[in-house]
Amino acid sequence: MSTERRPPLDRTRVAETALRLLNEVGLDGLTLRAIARELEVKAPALYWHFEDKQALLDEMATLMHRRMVAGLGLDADDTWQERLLKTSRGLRSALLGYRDGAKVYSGSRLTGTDHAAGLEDTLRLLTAAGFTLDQAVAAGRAATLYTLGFVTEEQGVRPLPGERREGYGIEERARRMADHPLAAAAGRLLFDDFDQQFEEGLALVIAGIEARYGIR
Amino acid sequence: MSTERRPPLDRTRVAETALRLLNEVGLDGLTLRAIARELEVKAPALYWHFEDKQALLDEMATLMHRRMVAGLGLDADDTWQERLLKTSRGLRSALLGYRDGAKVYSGSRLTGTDHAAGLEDTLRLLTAAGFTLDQAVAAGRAATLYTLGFVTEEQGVRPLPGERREGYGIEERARRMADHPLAAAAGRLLFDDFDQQFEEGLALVIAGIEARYGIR
DNA sequence: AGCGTGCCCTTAACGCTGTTAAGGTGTCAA
DNA sequence: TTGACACCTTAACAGCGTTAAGGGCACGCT
Repeated sequence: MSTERRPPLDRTRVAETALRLLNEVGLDGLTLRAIARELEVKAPALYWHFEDKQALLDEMATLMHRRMVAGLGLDADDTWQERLLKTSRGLRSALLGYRDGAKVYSGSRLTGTDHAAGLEDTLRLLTAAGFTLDQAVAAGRAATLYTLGFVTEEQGVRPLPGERREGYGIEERARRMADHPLAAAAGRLLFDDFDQQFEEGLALVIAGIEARYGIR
Repeated sequence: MSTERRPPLDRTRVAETALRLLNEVGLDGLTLRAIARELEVKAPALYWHFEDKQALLDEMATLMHRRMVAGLGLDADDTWQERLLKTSRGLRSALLGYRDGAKVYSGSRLTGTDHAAGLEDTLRLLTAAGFTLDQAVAAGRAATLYTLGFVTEEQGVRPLPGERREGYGIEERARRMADHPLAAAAGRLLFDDFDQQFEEGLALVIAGIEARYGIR
């Protein structure tokens, strides 16, 4: 019998542990019992701190967001292009940092309001650069949602950087596509070299903002 | 005791029924038992037709895709802009046609190879318009993934067109954002008028393709 | 010193889930 | 008539999120 006293849990510690566990077991394996075990506690204890499992997932997403913002290296003197590149790349890195990160993130709502500060800052920077508020919102949103969509698909193919999900053998796919030469060739691009493909798409979005709003 | 003979199930009929049920109960409520009940069958019967539940979800996604392609009204004389607009809008409509449509679709892999024909066709059209294959893939991908990201978020706020999820009261959000005037104003754009916001982002992507690849 | 109050957690249990094992029934071919 | 195969049922399992009820400990109040 260990007489060591464990300090009481709190929402942040639970969410941190859950995020660590997420990388080991994936979203399907992330059960309340497993999280509780990791915290040396029984599953119902989590209900003291969270209304339900979704609330815990929300807290995890919020923590992901907070870590992302911290690692962003934002600068008030960023050009608007730099700012959108930083936030988009930062979002992708943050999501890729966790198995099923995009699913967790896009299935949750951020708690609290502290993420609004970052949004405010970027909107201020964009409007100062000459965008109307509507344009700034549309620009940021397009970049963000492209990123979210990209990583969602990326993690469907590649759960964690370096790993690879079965059924995505490029060779075997190419064979099935024998009647569709362009689609077959596209597969090589679609399922490999994600970094470069992401950058290319992001460049398209930013070029579109420049062109459509006429702001360089 | 009804002596009516029910014709045997097949994968397509099961997937059709599951898609219909999806709109009534949502992804969480879409259990194998509920699907089986709808088909006047017991749950384990589904395992004769599908290896597991994911395989059924894959078939549902494939069916969604097939219906989307059918409703697209593609034309071999489309300009590349028209083609990308049609496929993106069509994808959004198809996903919005089902509750949690984006989640189901992006969590699945299409079965078979018949979707490759549509991809082949669009790639052919784009390359004929002057794009390299790499450019065509990047362009189509950016449009598709932006759309997927957009609808994923849209359905988080608005499960089915017309409905609205709780916790997204625009007024209440604006109040919490009192310290962040730009972010507060952005909320009105972010959580309303999805049609117009989608179109604006899509226009950005297409403008980016024109600008970066120099093809009008 | 004793008592109550509120925080934090446990034990036990519920209904439900996806899934498997084993077996039954009907149809069609040999 | 027999055998094989397609298709489905009944029964059961482990595990899930979640709830109800209560136990122990620390604290402030009298």
